[in-house]
Parts: sequence; structure tokens; C-alpha cells
Amino acid sequence: MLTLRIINENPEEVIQQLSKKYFDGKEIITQITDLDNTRRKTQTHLDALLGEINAISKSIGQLMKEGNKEEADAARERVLLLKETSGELGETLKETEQQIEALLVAIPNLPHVSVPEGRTAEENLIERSGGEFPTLGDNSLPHWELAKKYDLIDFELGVKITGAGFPVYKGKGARLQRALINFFLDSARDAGFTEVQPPYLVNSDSGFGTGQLPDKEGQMYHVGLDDLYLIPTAEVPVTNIYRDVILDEKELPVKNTAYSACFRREAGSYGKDVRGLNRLHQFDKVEIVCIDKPENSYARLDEMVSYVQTLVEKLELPWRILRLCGGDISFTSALTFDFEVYSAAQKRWLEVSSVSNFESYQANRLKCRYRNADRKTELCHTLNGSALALPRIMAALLENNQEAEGIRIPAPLVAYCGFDLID
RNA sequence: GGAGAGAUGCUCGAGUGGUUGAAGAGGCACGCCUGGAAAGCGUGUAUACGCCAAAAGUGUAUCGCGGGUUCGAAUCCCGCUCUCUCCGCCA
Repeated sequence: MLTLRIINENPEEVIQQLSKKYFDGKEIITQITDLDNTRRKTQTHLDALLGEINAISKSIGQLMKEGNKEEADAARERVLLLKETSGELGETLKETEQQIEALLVAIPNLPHVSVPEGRTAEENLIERSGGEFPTLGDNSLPHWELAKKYDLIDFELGVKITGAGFPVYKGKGARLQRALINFFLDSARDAGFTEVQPPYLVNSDSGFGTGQLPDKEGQMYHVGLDDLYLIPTAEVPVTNIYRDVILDEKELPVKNTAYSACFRREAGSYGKDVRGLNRLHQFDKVEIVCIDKPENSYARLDEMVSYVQTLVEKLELPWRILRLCGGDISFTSALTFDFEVYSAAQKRWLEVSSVSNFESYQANRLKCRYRNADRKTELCHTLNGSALALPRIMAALLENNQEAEGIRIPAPLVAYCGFDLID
């Protein structure tokens, strides 16, 4: 969430910036600044009152010691009176703070100045692209046909065991999955990321910390009995490692990577988007998470984007990077680059990675701070990106590399797979 | 799942109602000392919010979390969470 400071310092500019995300902040920002004024006044008043109560209480101890019972009793009476008012003020303060918080979490992050104008995905800017488009034969197949033909992925079996969106990978399909995971993790390690294995279930504090709660509650699977959520991405547990943490300047940047299964309810999805591997309820992903000083975060974002680019290049897939426009960028992000790879048989671009700088938006929820050179605490900037999500990479690999004799495995993966052809 | 014990600052650890934001020790930082270091000595070492133009300063809150008793709570009472030990179960 946004800090009160940034809202108070320049409410007009905040409203202006929010409009780029098609969020009308006029009313809510005014409400917040009004409530914050109330909050300050109330606290000033309350603190003075509590100070007086404390002083009198101390004097009572002194008076009792001196045996001055009369004055002590008189002081006691006075405190009782003051306490009535302080109780009311305390209630007001608490309510006001809660109201402010409720409004704050409903405001999206401010978009970075470089975020292009635009309302829909069509208006995203193509930042750069690369790779060669494959030329497929006339009888080329989409990945769900290929998966069946070579017995790599069984979607129906997944339906039997769990439901739609929970495929079963088999044989070389399963081995290719495992190869991709190891390839991604090893690459991340070579690029300086520290591997972590996080829990797959998180509590509501963690869900709140990274912004899944309260807004996107319906997108996560919830285990009611224990009040835990299945992670939609490793971003949630990994970023929450740093919840309520004050990092030393020396510890920055934090660069973590994690593999995890990801679980998403994907309520409201339909049509060609959900065909085959295009959209699943459970899928695998290697995530990278960075935490850095504010002044370094955009250089860090570039570094992460460049790193992800090396992955799609090594996999020899046609790729492009989109700079998301104001209307398409996520609620919590300040700047996001999406990676897409071209799926030759489906003749469409598939999103395989999303790399974002959240600036201090997540950090403010997480209370993730660092001690700067002046020994003052300051909110960190958090960033994360997929590096990479497996299913659509798998889809593109299968489709783009289909040949008469079978599916060719790109060179960097062969050592991980233990085979170079699926036939 | 059953029984018991516990939760204090960066760490260890004292503290059962009245200058306790919290003794003491360790760690860390800075200074003195030293040719340099160690040792020694000295000083400092939580967070959030409020007041103040701001620094200085100062007020309030915080001893797992939430509530209660009291003029006053780390200390007493209630609820919750978590940790540890033993038993049971188990990859």
C-alpha cells in the first residue's frame, strides 16, 4: 500500500498518477487526508491526556510512600475522570486508523513515469524481441495434440484425479518438466540468486504482505480447517521471509530464487485461454525475488529482465518483451515487463514471465525496511519475476520444435533431460 | 491427538504491582590507548506514531497477540497463538 507520507505530501499528484491506471482516486485520497488529520489531532490530544495520567499515577505512588492518603485519594479521583475521556479518544484513534488502513489497501500502486498510457493489453509497448519463428509443416499440431501423440501429458487423467487444470505429466513429459526446473534453478544460481525452498501454504499475514489479500482472496485455494492458503506463486512465501525485517544496508541487494508448484483458482477464465497448458490450476514455476535500496531498484529491474531474456534465448524460442500500459499493469506494480514466447501451432503469443518493480508498495505492507547510511530505517523496494513459468514454455517447446521424426530438445536442455528427441 | 513447561531488547538473561524502555553479561559501532593489532578503558546501541519549519528535543505506545483488574501491569486475571519436553502416530 501507499505510504501516508506520499499521499499527504502531494495528494493532487497522487490522484493524477493513479488516473494512468484508470483509478479514480479523487474521493478516496480526500477521505484519507481528512481522516489522517483527525488521527493526528486525536493522538496529540490523547498523548497529552495519557501523559497527565501517567504523571499523576506516579505522584500517587510518592504520596502513598509519604503516607499522605488524602491527597492520594484526591489524585485518584482526578485520574478516574481523565480516564473516561482518554478511553473515548483511544477508541476514536483506533477506529480512525482502521478506516485509513482499509482505504489505503484499496488504492493501487502508483505507476512509474515510463508506464505507457493505455487501457488494454493491445496498448502494451513492445520493448524488444528476438528469436526465429519456426516454419512448421502443414500437419503441425497444437501442444495438446502432441502431448497425446507422444503420451507426455494426460489431461483427462488429471480430471479424474482432481479436476480440470491439473494435468498428469508422464514419461518424457515428466522428465522434461524436471529438466526445465533444474535448468532454471541452475541458471539463476549462476546469475547470483540464492536458492530457497519455501512452504507451499501460507497464513493470511503472508497473503496480506504481498498483496494477495484482501483483494484477490478468490484467486487462492483456501484450506479452511487450518486457515491457510495454497501459494499462487513462490513470490508470496519468499518475499514474506522479509516481512517485519530490518535489513542492514550491507545485506542488500537480496537476490533469491525458488522453485514451487503454484495453485490458482483462475475463476472466470474460459475459452481458448484454458486449452491444454495455457491456463492451469496447478503449475510449476521458478521465481526470482529481489529486495534492494530504492535508488537501485530500477537498475535491478533491468538486470532481472536481461536475465530472463537469456533464458528464452537459450531455449531458442521466439520472444518479445512488453512494457505493460497503465490499464494492464497489476494493482501492486509500479512497472512490469511481460515476456511472451510465440506458440507456432496456436499462432499466438503466450505470456511466460512477468517481471515487476513494486517499489515500496509491498514493502510498506510487509514492513520490510533497511537501515540506511544515516542509520535511519527506510522502506526497501521489492521486485520479482518468473524465471520461468513452465507450462507455456513446455507448450511452445513442443509446438515449435515438432519435426517429422519427433520433437527436438534445445541443446541446453539435453544434458538435463537425458534425451534430445521425443519420439 | 494426550500431558506438562515456557514466550522479556541483536543474543543470553534478571525482573511477581510504583522513575523498568526495562538490571547484568555478550555482541556490535565509535572514541581513547597502540608502530599495527589484541587486551584494557570510555561512550553509544529498539521500533512506530504524535508535537516542532526542521535538527535538537519532547510526549505516547510497545516485554508473543488480544482483552480485563488497578490511580499505576513485563509483573495479577481471562482468551488466543506459537515454541519446547514426554507419550501416541508417522514420510
